[in-house]
Amino acid sequence: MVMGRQPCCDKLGVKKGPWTAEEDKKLINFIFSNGHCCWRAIPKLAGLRRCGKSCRLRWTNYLRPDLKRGLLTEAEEQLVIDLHAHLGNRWSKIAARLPGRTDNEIKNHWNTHIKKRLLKMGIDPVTHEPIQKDTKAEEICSRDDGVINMEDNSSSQTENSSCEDSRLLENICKDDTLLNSLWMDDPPHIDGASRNNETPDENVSNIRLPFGEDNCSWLLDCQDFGIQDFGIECFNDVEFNTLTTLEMGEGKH
DNA sequence: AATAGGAGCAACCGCGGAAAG
DNA sequence: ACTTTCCGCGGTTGCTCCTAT
Repeated sequence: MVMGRQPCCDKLGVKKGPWTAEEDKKLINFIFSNGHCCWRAIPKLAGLRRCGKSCRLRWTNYLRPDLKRGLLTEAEEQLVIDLHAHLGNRWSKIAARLPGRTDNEIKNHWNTHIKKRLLKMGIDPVTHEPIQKDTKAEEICSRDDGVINMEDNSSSQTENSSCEDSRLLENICKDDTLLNSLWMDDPPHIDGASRNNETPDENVSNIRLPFGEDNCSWLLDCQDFGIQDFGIECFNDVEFNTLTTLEMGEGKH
């Protein structure tokens, strides 16, 4: 008798690299029908030559119906910065405060955008303290003005769309109770609606997703979904759109 | 027009904690 | 109580696209 759980997925014949539209379709089909109770079993059952881990990653980071995608708004960026100041590199915790955003997405955005911007502003992205003059970072900042301009421009482009979010963020900051709860181990969820002081049930149904033009159209049908709960029954209404979109070859891979 | 370098992002890797047996 | 595996997380890699030369 073998101790512990059953053997892990065999690494032999497991495919790596970018996912194809066909693979996406298989995974979505399976999860629509069966949910994702056991990632290890999914590849075999769904007819995928992938590791269960890879399936989970693909689902959580790309295929989940509630994902926003697109650039983070200014308000979201500011929230990430504030959360990072208190939580550090705990991306999953940070992502939990931004509905529709994944830890991977936030991590990438931090490393490629926010970190640089903080450096330009003379703020240490690790400590969130002002950088002392004559430090290396300061020298780098003063030399590279081009990037500042680019980021300033991109900021102005999202100004209108994030205006409402900014007000919501202000409300969070004003609310000491809410803010304090953010830093606790298991605080109440902060999402788009709770910033409006709505009830949790309303939160779920009123989340507005500012989709960009490259977002999947089928995601629009998922705005009414609960963020945490992906019961199988939830997918019935969107399955058609999802598969249609995939068949149109929207998948990048 | 060609190409080198940089930026952005999807995906993989390895680790630690939790859970199953 | 212990071993083995799963799951989730954070760090890292590598591919693709864009831009400057």
